[in-house]
Amino acid sequence: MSSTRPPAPSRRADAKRNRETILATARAAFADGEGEISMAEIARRAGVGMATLYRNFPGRRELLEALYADEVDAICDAAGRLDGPPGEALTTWLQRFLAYFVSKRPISAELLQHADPSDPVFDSNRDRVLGAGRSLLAAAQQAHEIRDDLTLEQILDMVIAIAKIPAEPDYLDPILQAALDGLRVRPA
Amino acid sequence: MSSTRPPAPSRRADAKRNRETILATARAAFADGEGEISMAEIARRAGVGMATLYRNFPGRRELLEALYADEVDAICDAAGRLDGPPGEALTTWLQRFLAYFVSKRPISAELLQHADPSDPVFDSNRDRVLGAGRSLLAAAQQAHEIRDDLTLEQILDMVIAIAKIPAEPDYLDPILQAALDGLRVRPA
DNA sequence: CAGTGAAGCGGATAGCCTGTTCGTTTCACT
DNA sequence: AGTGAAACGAACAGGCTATCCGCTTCACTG
Repeated sequence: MSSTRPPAPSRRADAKRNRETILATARAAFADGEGEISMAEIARRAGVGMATLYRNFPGRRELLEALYADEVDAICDAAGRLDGPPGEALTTWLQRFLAYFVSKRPISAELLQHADPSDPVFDSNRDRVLGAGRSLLAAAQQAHEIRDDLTLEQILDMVIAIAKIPAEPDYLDPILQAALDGLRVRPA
Repeated sequence: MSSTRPPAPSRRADAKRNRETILATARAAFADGEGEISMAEIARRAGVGMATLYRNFPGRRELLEALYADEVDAICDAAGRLDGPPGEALTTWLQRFLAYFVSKRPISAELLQHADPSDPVFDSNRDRVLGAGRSLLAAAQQAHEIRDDLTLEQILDMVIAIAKIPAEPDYLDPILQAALDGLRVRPA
């Protein structure tokens, strides 16, 4: 159903171990750190050389994508497990999306910093999320609960934009609430 | 009325000339360039040394703020020249704000990238815009046209967040429209 | 179980960047 | 003209991303 990630290609055992070490180290570094983590710093903390780091992840972006992939799985899964009126299903999903996003902001914000939609950049995570939300929006629009002058891309970009605001959830929640209210069809 | 910028301190004539050259060069570089302009590059193009650049602007942020100051003036002025129902005055102002912002996005986006409200960072431009919008929001809320569970800071952060989405105005406008609709009081 | 080729490794390195230091030049004023 | 301070540019320190290259280690084969 949801676009699944490709299985890991077979590698030598030590290479696989190194990859895991790097991922674990990076996750820890981003989690408790300031978010000012450089590639060199990750290699240093993981006890591997720069080459090993860059062989596993061609660039910083790819590493961040890999770190975020689990959360994306969770978001995609959540899209299928929502019931109630289609309009509320959508807004609930978007609220959950924001919560996931904010909980990993050091990674996710940087990851989507330069996600220019016009670029043919291969951002698999974005595609997966879009695929998961597509039917939710379609249902809500067909039920005339959500305005139909916005695409899913636009709605998601709006929520992402709000999620990137560097503030506490208490500050963000009213903003999201207002924005989501704006998605509903205007009562004539 | 609006918080005015402090007058330029008196300097030697050559220093003043250099400052203007730097500002003009930077403005041109950001305008036609990719937005990937480094401090060193600006110094190179302006034909001045690094020290001169950094003596005039202690850091990259300060240079960007100076570049943006004129637009901020225009936005603040616009806030005083709006009539009509207070709710519409506010939304019109916010729309204009987004337009200004987008027209200078390479500068403005980076400028507000790390504008963490919790930081006691001296961001004079932000303060000036907040000052200009304050009465607009107060009037709209007192007229019960705009919901009162959001502060001006939150509303502006929302609009700024939308403005930072790297897309054409045609893509952004419906998003802003929805978000602004969400600011109105919900008809019971 | 020893031999071997390739996959994988880490450190050194190139080329950016921001921001600072320092010896020299140039202005403004007497 | 003379002089002191303000302003100058170039060189430098330290950090970053990403690549290169000679050495090591794994996994497979006879």
